[in-house]
Amino acid sequence: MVEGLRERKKQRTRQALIEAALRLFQEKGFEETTLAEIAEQADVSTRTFFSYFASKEDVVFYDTAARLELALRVMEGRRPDETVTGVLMRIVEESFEQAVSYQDLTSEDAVLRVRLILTEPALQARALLLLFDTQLKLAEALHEAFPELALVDAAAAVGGLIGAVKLGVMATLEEEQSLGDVLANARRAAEVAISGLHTLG
Amino acid sequence: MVEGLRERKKQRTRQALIEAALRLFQEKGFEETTLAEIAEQADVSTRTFFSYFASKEDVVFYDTAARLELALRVMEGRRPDETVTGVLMRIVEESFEQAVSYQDLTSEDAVLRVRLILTEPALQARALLLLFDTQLKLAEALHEAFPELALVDAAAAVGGLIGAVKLGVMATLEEEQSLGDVLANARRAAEVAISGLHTLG
DNA sequence: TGCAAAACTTCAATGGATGAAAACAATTAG
DNA sequence: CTAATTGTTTTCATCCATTGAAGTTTTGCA
Repeated sequence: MVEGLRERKKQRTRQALIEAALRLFQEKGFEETTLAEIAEQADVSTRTFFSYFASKEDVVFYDTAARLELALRVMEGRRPDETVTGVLMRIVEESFEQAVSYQDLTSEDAVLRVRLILTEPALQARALLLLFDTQLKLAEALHEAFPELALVDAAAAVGGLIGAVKLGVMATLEEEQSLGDVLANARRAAEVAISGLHTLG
Repeated sequence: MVEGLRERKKQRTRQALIEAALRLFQEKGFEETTLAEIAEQADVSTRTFFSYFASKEDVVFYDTAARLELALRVMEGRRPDETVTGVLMRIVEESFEQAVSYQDLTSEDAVLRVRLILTEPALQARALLLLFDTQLKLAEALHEAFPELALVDAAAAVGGLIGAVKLGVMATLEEEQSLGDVLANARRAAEVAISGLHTLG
């Protein structure tokens, strides 16, 4: 059976909330936007907002579940001859891809969203928490994909690579930076993690 | 001139707030404790709480500044022949040390505090944000301590090592685990980061 | 058509956070 | 020692995110 009217309506409401929220956050800032305003723009009651998202921060991360799934799918679809590093690098690359060009969002909007997250402490904290949970799940998935790899090692691999890329990118962020520059820093940081800290002398 | 009465009083108030808060969080839980209760136990008005801490979460992390300073001091005091990895490992070890036996807190209380942070999402998020900021500062400090090391690489090193240890520990946490087990996992994860992901096959 | 389930709204309350002004206490100058 | 000054705390008022409960509207289905 095709999705009923009910389901379609819910999707529309959800989408309306997301769009209203992101637009208002851009226009007036995150703190300055109230839930009442978001709800009004989306034409629902404020109470309803909370049956779609657990908090004001969460709207911004509406696609987290989808992103995790993509990563897990990449993990499961690893080729038999692929190395641990190989799979992880593919996951990191696909995630970057997705981050700057997501679905309905134009690439520009996607970048604006990233900027919003980076400048708002509440959103940064939420992002870090989500990323952390994601990493835990990835570590387990990695452990299952490579059963001979102990869980500690799998976790260390995931945490090491993502940690290196995250900090490598964030420490070198600048206003007038192109996506290419960011990418280059990400790759270089990944290199460090892959070849090991000991190579730094 | 010695510290005046005013200064001493402030320290006492601060201490009273910290103790009241931690005690109540243990007894009734973080969410269940209100600021009004904390303030009452510390014998100040709720408004005063906020001239000592920026949020309810922040009391729990009252010693963050001191911990960062310790780490930075270790960084600056690196021996001339010490490697990047060497300094970073010493920082990680000293931090662990400090985490499980802090100042006035008995070792047991320190462990309880860690457990509290791990179980309360709001505190976990705060901890991750603080840890992230700390890492950025460490990366800069590392870059200054080893000027020949590019900032990206310094950041990748810090993020890679701490990321590996963090995830290695958290992914293997279990109820009935001894401190020794945790330590062992931390060391093993650090090994992975130091020798590089490529060694995992 | 008419009922049951799902989704939404309204209403009320809680509690964290913040600004402003008044009340107090510690310092310091005279 | 007293008065002016400065720092700290309290009181008061307000905002807003979040949540529970109860009642209404909508949609899906027999």
